[in-house]
Amino acid sequence: MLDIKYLLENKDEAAEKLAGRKIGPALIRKIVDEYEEKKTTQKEADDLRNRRNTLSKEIGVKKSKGENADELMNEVAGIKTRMEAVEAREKELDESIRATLLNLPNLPRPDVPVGQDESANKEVSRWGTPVKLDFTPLPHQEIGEKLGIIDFERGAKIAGHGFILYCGAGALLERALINFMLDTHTEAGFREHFVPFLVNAESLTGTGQLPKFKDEMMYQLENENLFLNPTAEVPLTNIYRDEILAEKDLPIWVTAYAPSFRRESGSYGKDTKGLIRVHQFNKVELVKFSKPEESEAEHRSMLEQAEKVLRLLNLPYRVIVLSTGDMGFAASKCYDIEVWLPSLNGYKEISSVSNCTDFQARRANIRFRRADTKKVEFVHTLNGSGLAVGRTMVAVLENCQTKEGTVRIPGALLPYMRGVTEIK
RNA sequence: GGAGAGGUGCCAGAGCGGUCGAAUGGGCCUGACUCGAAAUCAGGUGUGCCCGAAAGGGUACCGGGGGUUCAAAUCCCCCCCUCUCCGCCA
Repeated sequence: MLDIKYLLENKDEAAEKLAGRKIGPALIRKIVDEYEEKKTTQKEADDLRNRRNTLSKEIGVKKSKGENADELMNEVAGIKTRMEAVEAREKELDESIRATLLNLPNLPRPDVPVGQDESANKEVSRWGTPVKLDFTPLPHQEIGEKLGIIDFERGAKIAGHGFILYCGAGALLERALINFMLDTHTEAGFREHFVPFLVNAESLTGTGQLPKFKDEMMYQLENENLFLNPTAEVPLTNIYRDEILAEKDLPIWVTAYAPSFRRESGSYGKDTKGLIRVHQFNKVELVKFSKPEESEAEHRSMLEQAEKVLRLLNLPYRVIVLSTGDMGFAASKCYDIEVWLPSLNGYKEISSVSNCTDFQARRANIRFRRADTKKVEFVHTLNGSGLAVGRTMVAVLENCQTKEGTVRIPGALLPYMRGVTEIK
């Protein structure tokens, strides 16, 4: 959620920044106008309430003395009639302003490339050299099926297309990746959590999935105010919803493994085969709560933390910074890490690391108190995949495949593989 | 799922129709005392919004929403959550 006062005081700048995020100036005008009306309406309502409260106290005094208070009560009755109308308008404006604010995306940081879509993204770095294979690499789904470690058909039988059944060494590898990632992050100082996999509407509003992305993104439970969590960013970020943290406790670094559930409606036809785009996938998530002045540095260090996983696995990747038009709703700046996939002869997104500044903190009401001034301020929240486990599986299968059709387990995973060094 | 109890400030806990943003105790902060500390004493200690240059003023908030009333933390209704007992279950 954006700061209404910022919009008010910087109309032109806000309009320009939001244009990069495909938001027209009309919406900003609307919200600013409504806010101006709200202020005068609130003033009038406050004055009316003040008069009523004063009179009510006088009535109380008179009655306690046994005096007649009919005249005062008549005046209050008159006030109440007007108050009803003014308060109704006040409420209407509040709700409309809030609804608009909840649907506005975060403002991009000044160093984010401006553009309408992914064509304006910029590569910032590369690591590793894609291996030159002396045979035609197979796509991961074929490797998985041939080795009998991924069963797409039975996954679909059990739950439907986009639900994956891992078997034997495949299941073991998935679990190894999760544990390896969690260990890597907790060693770096992230506190491990095990979170609820169902989340309520308040939590989803806090991180920004609601109200805007309800139908295309989320599975909702029937007759319940509960949703399958679309990313562990939601439960992790909401740990401190409606709380005031102490400055000395910041930054707070947390991590969790959780499955992510996504309806992906509207994306039919894209990445229909294999593990790339599915309805349930595992992810190890990183979340940070930081002071505003430290969030940029925290963002860079979070990116490095996610990169570390790929380096340890020896998987080549590149980092890109997303353009204003390609960033997620809550992000003010976002790096994507893309891993090398031989079957594509190119790079594919495996992690997204975002600085959400105070956007989520304002929605979720996560604040901290400055030690010196005692003032409360919104924290900055950051989140990043560290990494998407399913897509890491893809990268391992494809990059570590051999001419013989086997897969050699990367050294970093061996402690987690119960003696399996090669999947045959 | 059934029966009961309860959700009040940083914490504990009173208030159960008016003068209550809220007693009291603890914590914390400031000052006095002290070489320093402890103890003691005095004062202070919520958040949002609006007006204001500021000082300050107004308003709202006692789990959430609605209602009754001149007036609601207090009464009524709905919802959420916690605890105890029973049932069920990993």
